[in-house]
Amino acid sequence: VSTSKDVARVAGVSQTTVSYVINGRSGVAPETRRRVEEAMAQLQYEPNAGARALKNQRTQAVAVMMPFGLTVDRLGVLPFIETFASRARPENHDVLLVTADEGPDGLLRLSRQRLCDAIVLMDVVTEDPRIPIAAELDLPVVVVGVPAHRAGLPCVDLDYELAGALAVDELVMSGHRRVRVLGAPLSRTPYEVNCIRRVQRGAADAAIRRGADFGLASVSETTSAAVAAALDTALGAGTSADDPVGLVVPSRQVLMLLLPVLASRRLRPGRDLSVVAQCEDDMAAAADPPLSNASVEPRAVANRAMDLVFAALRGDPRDGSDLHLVAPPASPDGTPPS
Amino acid sequence: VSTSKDVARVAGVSQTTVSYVINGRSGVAPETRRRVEEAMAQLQYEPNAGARALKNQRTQAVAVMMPFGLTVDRLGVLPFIETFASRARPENHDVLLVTADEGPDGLLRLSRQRLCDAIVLMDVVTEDPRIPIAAELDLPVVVVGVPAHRAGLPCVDLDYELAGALAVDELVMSGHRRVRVLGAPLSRTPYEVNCIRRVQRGAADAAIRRGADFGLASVSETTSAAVAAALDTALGAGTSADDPVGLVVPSRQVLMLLLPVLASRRLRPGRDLSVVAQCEDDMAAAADPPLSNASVEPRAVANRAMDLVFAALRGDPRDGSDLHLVAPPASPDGTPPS
DNA sequence: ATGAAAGCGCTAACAC
DNA sequence: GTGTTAGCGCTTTCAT
Repeated sequence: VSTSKDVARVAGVSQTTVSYVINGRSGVAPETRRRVEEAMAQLQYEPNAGARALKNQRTQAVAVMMPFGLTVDRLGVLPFIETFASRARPENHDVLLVTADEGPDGLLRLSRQRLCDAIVLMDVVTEDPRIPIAAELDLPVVVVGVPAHRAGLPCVDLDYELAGALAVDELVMSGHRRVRVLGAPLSRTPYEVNCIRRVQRGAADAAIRRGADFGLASVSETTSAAVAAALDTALGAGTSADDPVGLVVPSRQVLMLLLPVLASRRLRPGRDLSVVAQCEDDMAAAADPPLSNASVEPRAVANRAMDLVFAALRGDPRDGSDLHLVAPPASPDGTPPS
Repeated sequence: VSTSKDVARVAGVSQTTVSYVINGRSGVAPETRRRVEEAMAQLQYEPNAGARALKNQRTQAVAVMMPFGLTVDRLGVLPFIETFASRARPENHDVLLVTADEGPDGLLRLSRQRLCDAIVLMDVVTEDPRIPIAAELDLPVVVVGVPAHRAGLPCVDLDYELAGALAVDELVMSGHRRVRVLGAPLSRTPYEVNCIRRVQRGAADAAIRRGADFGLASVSETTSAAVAAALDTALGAGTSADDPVGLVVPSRQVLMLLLPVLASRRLRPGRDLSVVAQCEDDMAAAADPPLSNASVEPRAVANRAMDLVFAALRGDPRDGSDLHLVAPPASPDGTPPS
């Protein structure tokens, strides 16, 4: 690989001029610029990232700290990563991936070793030990999730309450008098609980507001039997085309188990009862027949997070609130969000 | 943040000595070492990554190039990333994530900007434009997947043929005379096709070897109806506890649709017919009842890939073959692999 | 418009 | 044992 010194030699100029050309500074004679560009192309020159980072105090990297072990939501994580990666490149940044296992120390490492210019903290739980540390760093940190104490950090998350409300709205509008939420097992995932609980609250409020009959059926564990039992509870007096029950299913896991259970009972979603899933659109579309979906679209959240990252890197002043709840898209039939 | 110069000043020594202490070189007086360590702790010093990279010509980063858009297999990717990240840290490396959208140019960028010490190429398709470029880089590259031409690059993948064979073995051993593979729609994912085809070949060979009746039922598209149709083809004369059909389902997508279809037909996997899935163990276990599973465990493959990466970085000589097919674990009932 | 030179933070000969 | 010094590849004053 070649250096800017090589380019300078080949172009018959000094390193300074090469640097000027690279960084697009004005005041380089067109002819000189041409020679330099030619030399760069010929030598396949690209500036050394380490040297640049050293000189500029900018690594051009955004670190993303991901929870791997704990998260229930294995499906939801990928669109995040994808969005981070593809948002970073156009802004001339790369993505450094670290696991949440590194914990608070990992954050300090990122900062002290100057490995990145900013950090995205994924899947923050209600009480998260990383928050206080993150707040002290001299790097911009953006949090995905809603911790109990935000410590002044900008937090982004889906507006789960609104999502729950939208789901209920959709059901009520389409003639359902009874609305049930199928809760997920609380198990050992504080984050998932956090957001499922938020969905439930939003759904419950909306149901009351709309005067619908509301109920919450908890799934005790992630088995078919438990889901079937919860379904029994939810359906209660039964469900039919005349008086269908509307089901809100805010957990992918539960949804995957629910579908076969419904099939074996000859209950067709969309006919005998309605199911509003809460998952990425493409998953809902993949089900057959496609489910109604109160979108939990991670891409929107991830994009918002990256907006904040680059705003911070640009030095934009942060706006007041710092709690960014991304509204889920309107439901397919056009129920407007709120 | 503080520099090694600061540490030197506080400890009353030269930068050299600080460097010696950091890098654990011998020949530092115990008392001096103590003073330096104390100063480092006090200043919360950690060496600047950029400067180190510049000096050492080592970035301590492994780049992973991920396919995001194309891959069908959204679930399978995460365990890979997770494994990469957690394998890298103990060896003092970080993971740089880039998307396959960057293509061959992205590889050149990684190499020329000296952004990483090694590259892992994920989800390589049969004819992959990145391969010839990757082969020319002066960085170790490890390929996950089996391209048509390996160009001398070490390639790692699951031994899908063996996986297919194991699935059939399991079915035959447990008394199935008829074995069917439910193929996935070929659609627009060359990689997925590549590996599903390999499963089919392995399964077919094994069936012939074992004298079982073998058939392949292709699913034309990812809909319930198409899966149901394929199931009809597969079952043919029907299936029963006396003469059950054994189904091999090498695609997660198809599996997800198949389960509700079976349920609506009152066909219980494990009773009326057997289903051997081909997916991660945890997904098979999540189904109810748990499916037999000819494991497609990405973690093993990812680990092998990282073994190769670090072997290369250590300068270990590569062993001959360079095609590393990871044997799937023996099936639950203990059928030995091969 | 271009070049000479210093320095970002670290390491490694080479002196002593 | 420890310090002096040069240099990794880049940017950027400051001269010219």
